[in-house]
Amino acid sequence: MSASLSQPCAPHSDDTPRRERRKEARPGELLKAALDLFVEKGFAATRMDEVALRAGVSKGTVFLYFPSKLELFKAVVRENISGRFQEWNAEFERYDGSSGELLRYAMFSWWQRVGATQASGISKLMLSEGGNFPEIAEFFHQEVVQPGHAILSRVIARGVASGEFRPVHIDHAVHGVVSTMIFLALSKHSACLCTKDGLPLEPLDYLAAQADIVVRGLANSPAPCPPAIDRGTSA
Amino acid sequence: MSASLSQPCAPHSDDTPRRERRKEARPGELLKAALDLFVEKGFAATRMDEVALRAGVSKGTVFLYFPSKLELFKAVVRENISGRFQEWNAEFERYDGSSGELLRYAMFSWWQRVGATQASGISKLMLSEGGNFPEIAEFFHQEVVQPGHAILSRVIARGVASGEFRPVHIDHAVHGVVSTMIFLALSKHSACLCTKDGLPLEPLDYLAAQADIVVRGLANSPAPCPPAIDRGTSA
DNA sequence: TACATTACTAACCCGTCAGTCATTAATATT
DNA sequence: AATATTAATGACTGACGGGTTAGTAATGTA
Repeated sequence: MSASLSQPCAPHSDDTPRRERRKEARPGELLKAALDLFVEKGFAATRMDEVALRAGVSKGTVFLYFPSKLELFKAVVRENISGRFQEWNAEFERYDGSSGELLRYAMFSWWQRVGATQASGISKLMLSEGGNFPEIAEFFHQEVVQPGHAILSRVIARGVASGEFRPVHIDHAVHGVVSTMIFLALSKHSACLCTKDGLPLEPLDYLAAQADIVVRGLANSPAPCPPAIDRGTSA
Repeated sequence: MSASLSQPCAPHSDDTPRRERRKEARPGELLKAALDLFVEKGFAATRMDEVALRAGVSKGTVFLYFPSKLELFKAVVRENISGRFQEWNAEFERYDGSSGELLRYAMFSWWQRVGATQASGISKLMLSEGGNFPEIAEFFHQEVVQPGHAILSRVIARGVASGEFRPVHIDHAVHGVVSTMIFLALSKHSACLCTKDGLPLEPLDYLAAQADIVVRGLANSPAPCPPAIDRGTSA
């Protein structure tokens, strides 16, 4: 309280103002910073301090625009994933090639619009941390997983209906496709899944190889070898 | 120091002793407790306090047997995964059926020995948290990922060599198989990957469907539809 | 029974981090 | 210019959790 402490620390010697009022720009900048950090470090390991720093703002300001870390995360998901599902779905609906082609196209277009972007990091984050944050998991399942599954189900069902695909269990086939996507998304964001040389696998090559396998595997043609194997617990 | 404080807190009114000396049993009990918790909550979210509690011991005791949380984790991995690779590999080496059958068998036996056990939880943990703990990631890659990849590579290469499989890119094919395993492991341990009904998918059914798709997809038979698709960025 | 050893405990230290709030400064209004 | 409004700040709090350690009790050994 004494006068000798009246000058705390170099009050404003810089040329850039330390305090800008930009109510409109803040949310977007905060969401971008948060997306980067969530993808980079995960939910739990991302500190609000750092989000603020990267957005060029103090921590208090983050809480001015988003009431909690959890709500910030939800906003990031809405901004980057949920909001972009509709156009994707509509596009598939009016596709008129074979279902095999459509499935390939779906996989590659998923890569373009989701896999190759930071959105894939969000998916990885949910897989890994969903268990520790039930509220987020629930949110993500409703907002992302269910709609995504529905879109792919329609693609597979289309092929089965036309006789181009075997009458497989739709959900299993969807999961087969999804597993490739998940794997690719994970390989982008985790060091454990690179090739044995230590390099990340080449996404488009990998995707092409998998699409090939899946489309051939679903095709309505005679099986090359019977699926007879003892699946019991006797072994 | 006064005599009135000489009785700290109900010294020993219980019938079970609060202090047991069981030097031999502790490590195993601690490893079991740690495995459970790491699988359940991940590495970062698992508290040493809780590991101790679940092993019926105080926190200090954990640090008596394992110098740090990280070393505790490594011990868990060695106990549950690394140590069991050899016999698995040897078994595949002396398999003498077709490569398609061998691949099916490999997938199911992976499920029996790894996927269905808690070891799958460790894999999930590594995928999710490896990025935040580089030392663990490095360890896991050397101890688990590389040996596992090597084993599957041999299976695929066997099929290609015999002409039973197409001359596919070995690593890609291996990753195709691995993606199914990863997906199954993840679906067991994360709420995000269940079927649209909210139930976890039936592992053996799913595995059978995927093995079917992969073996058919790798088979050396004419392609049902040409893999011609524009993979460029023109769209 | 006396003494030495050591497995084990409980309280503690210290750094971290989500969330709060009194204060401050950039605008808007008069 | 004086005043009111509010965007922005950053020091603060309380809870949490990894790791430490002084001390305690169980087990020898004489």
